[in-house]
Amino acid sequence: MNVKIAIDVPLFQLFDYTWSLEELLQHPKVGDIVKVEFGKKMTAGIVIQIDEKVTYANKQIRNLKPVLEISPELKVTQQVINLCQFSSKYYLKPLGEILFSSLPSDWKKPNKWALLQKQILRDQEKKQNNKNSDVEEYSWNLNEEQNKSLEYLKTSSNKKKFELTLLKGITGSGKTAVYLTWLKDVLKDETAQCLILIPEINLTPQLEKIVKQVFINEEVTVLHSDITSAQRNIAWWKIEKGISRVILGTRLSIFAPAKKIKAIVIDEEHDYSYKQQDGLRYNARDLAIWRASELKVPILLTSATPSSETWQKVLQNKITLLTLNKKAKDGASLSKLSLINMGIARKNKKINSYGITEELNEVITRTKKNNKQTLIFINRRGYAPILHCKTCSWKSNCKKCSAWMVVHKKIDSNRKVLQCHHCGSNQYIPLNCPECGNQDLETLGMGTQKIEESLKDTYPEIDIIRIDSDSTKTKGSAEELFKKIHAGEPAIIIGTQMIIKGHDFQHIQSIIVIDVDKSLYSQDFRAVEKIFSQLVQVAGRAGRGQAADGANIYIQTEFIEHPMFKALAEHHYDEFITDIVKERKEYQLPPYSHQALIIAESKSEQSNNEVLQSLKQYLEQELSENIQISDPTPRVLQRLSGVDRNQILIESNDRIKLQKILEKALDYIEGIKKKSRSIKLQIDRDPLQF
DNA sequence: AGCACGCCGACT
DNA sequence: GTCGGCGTGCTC
Repeated sequence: MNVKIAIDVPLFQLFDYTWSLEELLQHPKVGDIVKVEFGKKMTAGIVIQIDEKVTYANKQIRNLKPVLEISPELKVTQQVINLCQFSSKYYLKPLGEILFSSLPSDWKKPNKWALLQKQILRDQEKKQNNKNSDVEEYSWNLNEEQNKSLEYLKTSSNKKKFELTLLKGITGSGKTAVYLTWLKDVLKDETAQCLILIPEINLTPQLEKIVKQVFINEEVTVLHSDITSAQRNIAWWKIEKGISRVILGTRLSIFAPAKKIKAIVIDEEHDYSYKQQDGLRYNARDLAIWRASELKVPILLTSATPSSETWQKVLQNKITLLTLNKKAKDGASLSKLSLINMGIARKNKKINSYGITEELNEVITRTKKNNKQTLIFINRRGYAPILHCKTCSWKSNCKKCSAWMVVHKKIDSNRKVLQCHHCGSNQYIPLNCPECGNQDLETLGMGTQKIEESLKDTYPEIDIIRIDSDSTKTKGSAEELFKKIHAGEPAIIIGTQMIIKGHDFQHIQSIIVIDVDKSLYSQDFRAVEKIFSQLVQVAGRAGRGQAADGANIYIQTEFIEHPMFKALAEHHYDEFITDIVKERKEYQLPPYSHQALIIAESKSEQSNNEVLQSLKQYLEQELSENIQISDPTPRVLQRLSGVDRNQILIESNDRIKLQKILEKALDYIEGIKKKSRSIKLQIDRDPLQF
């Protein structure tokens, strides 16, 4: 008998093997994980087809001998194979690569299979030993609004068919309570499983805690990049066997081998971390929608600020919209926005050398007098974005990347270093200008560390807590800092976007935002949508607890007339995102056009452009009306770690036409790959980063 | 991708 | 003489 096997290689083909019944003692099944001799090495393969016919017409037919052995416990489920097959076609990546990236890495190594069995056995023993749990079951008293949404969702899941629903509600409106209560209802069916996708779980340990409390009698599986390989192995096994019925995880969980999924939730659906930015560049939200429609089960998206993609579907009535308008807790109210006009402040010389206006200082002082906390949101870590020579205007550029090296203050000393945020290279700050030798080097702009320094000078008596990826690098340090904030002593908290996910702060009265302006008029057409969502989330971080008044939010800007501020101030999120969607239609941008990038990477910008230009010409031979192909352009970050990156953008308002032209492009790319290995070409479908 | 083969340059 | 650099070809 012959079988076709998928193997983890970047080749768009399956491999023929013969299946010897005498040696393997069982019939092949699609999804079997088998040990194969491939080239000179032993590796794992997955049975995809069971055929009589062999398509491999090479002279070395003698290689088609049985070298198979079935893996102990696991199979890849048909559902996952279907999902990977779809992904393979849509994202134009080999099936084998996708299948294996969906599996825990140990399944790729046949010599680890014995270990897997041991891990599973050990875990089962452990379970029997500690059944005691002093955790209490958690449930909510839902308000009227929440109950209405819940009732809708229940009827949706009872219909047992695909339905796309958006639960829209501001932070604190109790979206989590609604969907977890719903899933609890779904799991009344004793074989049912459910899948909850979240952006980044390591930042939201409290969600994990709540989910475990809500599903107190269930084995909740938590999947994210920080679990050990043993945990991952066991998790996969438990999901496949149906032992675990609740799966909470990051984007990779969309490939979980659950066979009985009856509902899917995508929490914070607008979050960009659902899109993988390298390798297999899939979007877990989009794949989740596909999987739900295949399975004919309901899928719920949640967000306070839905993405334009999702909102377009709402406007087209493809999504049922459920809205939570009230804050779930009594007394909690919405935040109030004040804009600080930087133009006027500058004219009146009311800005200090750190770029902080007098008005903001008054806010901080006032908040402190009220015994409350101030949060300063600035999306820039380090001390200052650039070092600059006043004499010759030299700037601290990275030698390997087309980016500035960022000034950082070292933790222990006050010595400053230059650091590239893209390639990680590091050096001590030069004492003299490397170009002209003068000593008048200055830092330009603001980072979290510089603000921290400035505020320490101005407010020596207040605690200043800085939260960015530098201050939270060591294990447990983030918890430590968050604990300090929750203790509620008056303090100033400085944070990057790290702080906007997950945590609720009860004692924050004032929120200050610096540095929004670069997002308002950015090259990136999604920048406004993104900053809007961040600002709404930042505002939602506070005023969520018992505080009678919502927090006040103060934004420093040169552009007080920008419509985004009006939408924020009046809490007209729907209108704002509707306007964005309209604008996208007018300019034929996503979601009205479908995009794909073809990215070329090599040591030479020129050869990148030559290859891309020839690809473009090749594709233009049969160009139909609705397709646009751009000329080669540099990527936004053109050089990264010494590699030049250029791209062409292919766009169409017709998905099918785009698919066809991408398949043509792929043929051409495969041809180039055979000829030259010095240029790496890849396709990024539905790109979020340019 | 990952591995082997193979052809050139700079070392004990 | 040989160790090792990476260009090229192949994987059922």
